[in-house]
Amino acid sequence: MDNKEIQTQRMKGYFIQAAKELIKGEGLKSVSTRSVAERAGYSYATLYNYFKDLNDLIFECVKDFQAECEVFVNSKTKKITNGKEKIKAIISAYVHYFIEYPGTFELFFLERMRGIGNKKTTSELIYTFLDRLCEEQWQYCINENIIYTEKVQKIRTQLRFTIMGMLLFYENRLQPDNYNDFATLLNNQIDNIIE
Amino acid sequence: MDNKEIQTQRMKGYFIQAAKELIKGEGLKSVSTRSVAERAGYSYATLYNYFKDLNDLIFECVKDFQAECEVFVNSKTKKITNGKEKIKAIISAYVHYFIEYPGTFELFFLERMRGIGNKKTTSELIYTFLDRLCEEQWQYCINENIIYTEKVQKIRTQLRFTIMGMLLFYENRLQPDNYNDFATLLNNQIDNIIE
DNA sequence: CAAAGATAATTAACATTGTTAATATAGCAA
DNA sequence: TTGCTATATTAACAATGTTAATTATCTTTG
Repeated sequence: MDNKEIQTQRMKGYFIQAAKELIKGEGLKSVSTRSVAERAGYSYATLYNYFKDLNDLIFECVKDFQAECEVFVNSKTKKITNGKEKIKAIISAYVHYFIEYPGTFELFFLERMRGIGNKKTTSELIYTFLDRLCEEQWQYCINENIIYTEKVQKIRTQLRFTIMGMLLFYENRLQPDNYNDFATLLNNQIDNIIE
Repeated sequence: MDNKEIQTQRMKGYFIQAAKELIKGEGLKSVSTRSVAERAGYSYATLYNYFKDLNDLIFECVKDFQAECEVFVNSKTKKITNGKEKIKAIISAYVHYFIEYPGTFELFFLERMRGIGNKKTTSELIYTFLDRLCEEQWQYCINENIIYTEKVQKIRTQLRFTIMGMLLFYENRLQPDNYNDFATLLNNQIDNIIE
């Protein structure tokens, strides 16, 4: 039964890997039972031996993408000195990950979560992701007396929603309608909130 | 040919009305060529004589819903005296419209706009909607020297994204996971931004 | 090792959807 | 009445999610 578990996880992994590639490459709309299964090297019905339904499979990708995004953010911000500037850089990298892979943006924020299985935990994972990426730096700011503890909480909440709103308008409604305007607006907003 | 135009508009109106009812009642997912046409009293193929595709029809509902939302907001805020408090009330009513009719939220912010027909103008209509609802009151605040002109612009931008982010997390990711928490968080955020 | 039983994978099938082509119908001009 | 044009409908197709029926594969045991 231990072997069984290993094999099951391996099989799930094949489908998840295939789904991730499709999401990053072609976007969420290209993910279907058939397309995933074909890429994984199995029949579309086999998928249902390992996942409740397609939605279930799709949301299993969230953790993987978060890990990937975290690596991306770290690689882009490693050299920056601790404090506000690093936080700004982290946020910037976070946003750019979703812009580079719009499919992950759709998955994280747009795709409807049907079913109540791990809905709660997954949505919480998404909700708190940016906060977690910055956690260490906020602690640094508090410890170094750069910002008051209470103010930090305010800023974090403010950031969570602002970044989300900007991303949504840019990715889904093309507002602002070009990348440069978006980037400068983003920097302005971050600066305004963090000061 | 004037008659022709009237008739065409009337036909489009039947389909639009049907789509609107479905969106408000059952949500966007329940809107299909078949369901709309049945409700309008025509065959599903007839729809294609009046709209490029289903997406086209769906986005023609945006203007109607905005008008409806504006009426809703006005009726809820008519009695409030001009100034900051009225702006807060307008925003609150705006948010509550989308919470009362989640289908309209999906349409305005989540639904993918395929095709480039009136994409730009429609997305701009959506992007600027909250701003337009508050326009008169911001003018009032400026004229009465309640807030500096430059600060108003900052606040409006900030509000646009924050409200959007909150709505997205609440409607799509159930964060916060109950209405009361959401409502108080919303008020906090609005107060923080407007002061 | 071979047969039986369990497990997993595949094919077939169904219902739903968006969309288009072929067909029918209605309105109207001559 | 008879054509012609505009409009509406039915038929059909391809893609999709999902389930049931059928095979293939693996495991266990005699």
